[in-house]
Amino acid sequence: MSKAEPKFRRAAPAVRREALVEATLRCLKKYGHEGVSIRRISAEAGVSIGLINHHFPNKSGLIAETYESLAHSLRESAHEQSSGKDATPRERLTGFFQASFAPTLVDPELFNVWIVFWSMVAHSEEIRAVHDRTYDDYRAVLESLLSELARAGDAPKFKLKQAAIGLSALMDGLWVELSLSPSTVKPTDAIALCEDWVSALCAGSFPRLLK
Amino acid sequence: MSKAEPKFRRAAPAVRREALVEATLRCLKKYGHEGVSIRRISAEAGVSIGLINHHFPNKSGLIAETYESLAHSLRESAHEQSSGKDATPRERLTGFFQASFAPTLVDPELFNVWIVFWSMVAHSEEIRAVHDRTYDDYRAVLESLLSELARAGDAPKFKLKQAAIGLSALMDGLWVELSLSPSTVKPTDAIALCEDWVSALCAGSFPRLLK
DNA sequence: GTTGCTATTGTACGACCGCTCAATTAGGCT
DNA sequence: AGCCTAATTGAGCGGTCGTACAATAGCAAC
Repeated sequence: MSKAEPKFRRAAPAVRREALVEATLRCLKKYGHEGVSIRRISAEAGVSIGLINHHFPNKSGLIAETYESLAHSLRESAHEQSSGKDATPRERLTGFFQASFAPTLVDPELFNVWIVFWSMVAHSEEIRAVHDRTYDDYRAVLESLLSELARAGDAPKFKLKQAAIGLSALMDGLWVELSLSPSTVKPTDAIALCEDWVSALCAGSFPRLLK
Repeated sequence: MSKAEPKFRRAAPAVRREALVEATLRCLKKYGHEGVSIRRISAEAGVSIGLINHHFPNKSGLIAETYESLAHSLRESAHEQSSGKDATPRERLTGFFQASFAPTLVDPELFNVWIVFWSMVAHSEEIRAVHDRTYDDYRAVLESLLSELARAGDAPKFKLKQAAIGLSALMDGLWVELSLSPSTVKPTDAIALCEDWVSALCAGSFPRLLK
């Protein structure tokens, strides 16, 4: 007999943690709420039941880190699509809309993941903290894009924060409808509605948003 | 000894079913996902564990009926706020917005209930059916309000269905943000953003929505 | 080759889950 | 007053859950 395969391989904590986070994400996509169990995630990651509680304080800790990780990577991907070097502010917004409603992001599986996070905001302090930070960052990206628009003189002066709230709400709502009723709402509709919203902003047609 | 108190009271099936639906709603509000268990709902309703499966085929049947019931009562209350007899179409919409963002409806507890429903759409056929019907009805109310606007000559001709999708997305998104980040977004902001959206529609400032 | 550290395993525990079903009993009807 | 229907009960079944923890073993340092 040659030397046997080791029963398991050790990994640096950081590496293992990331692997567990990725397994958690896959489980959330596949099963939604029902899939978020220590047993399922361990199986998905190919490790034993006990390992999760070695690397994370408890289940919500793992979920919170997964939330953070997903939010970060989504923000990255949408942000880089809206940062063409020699693009006008308007074009950047268009890039942002197209990235946000691309098939990879309107994936209904991804919606179910988000729903799990949202449902935990009210009941877990850690998740709420991640949500608050994440949402602030998201709105900051929008504020930045919209402020360029104003600075370039494409739009009359408007209340920046309110506008960002409105646009992010419109996008969120469209994303929800796309995910829940894909047969009624199409990504191109969503993009058109966002573009129109920006057009109206540029035209100064939102009276309560002007200042 | 005088005659003993009966151990339980019988009720007509319809009455009992409604009581169970109401207990389910209370549990959903209090505990969200974690609270939706046969045991908790029975306790909340003051009946035994077995009774739910006597009146409902299974757990999702009960949840689906709760969804239907809540959606119906919300639609009723928002609809009656927007049907002033001698109100202009614009005033009806204002009433609709104010009713939709009144404190009773932006209650974070109510959001958690809705989140549970949404999370089940992907995994339960019955829930999906209720969702589809409910969402169609909701959009139909908006379409009706918007079409009055066009008929009254307050707005140029526009794609009715697309407009309803856009407005409902904006309202949904604002409702989500109000529920998840109540410190950042206020009901008055939400109402103002909806009013502005209608203003822009009337001004013909949504180019892709015109026809 | 041996040692030491610790990542990893897997059993065990107590709790709760949805659902079934035989036994019980409330309450209207005759 | 007695009967009958069916609303109601609650123990029980086979599962899954999160977490604790003692035992194991990979692997780097010496």
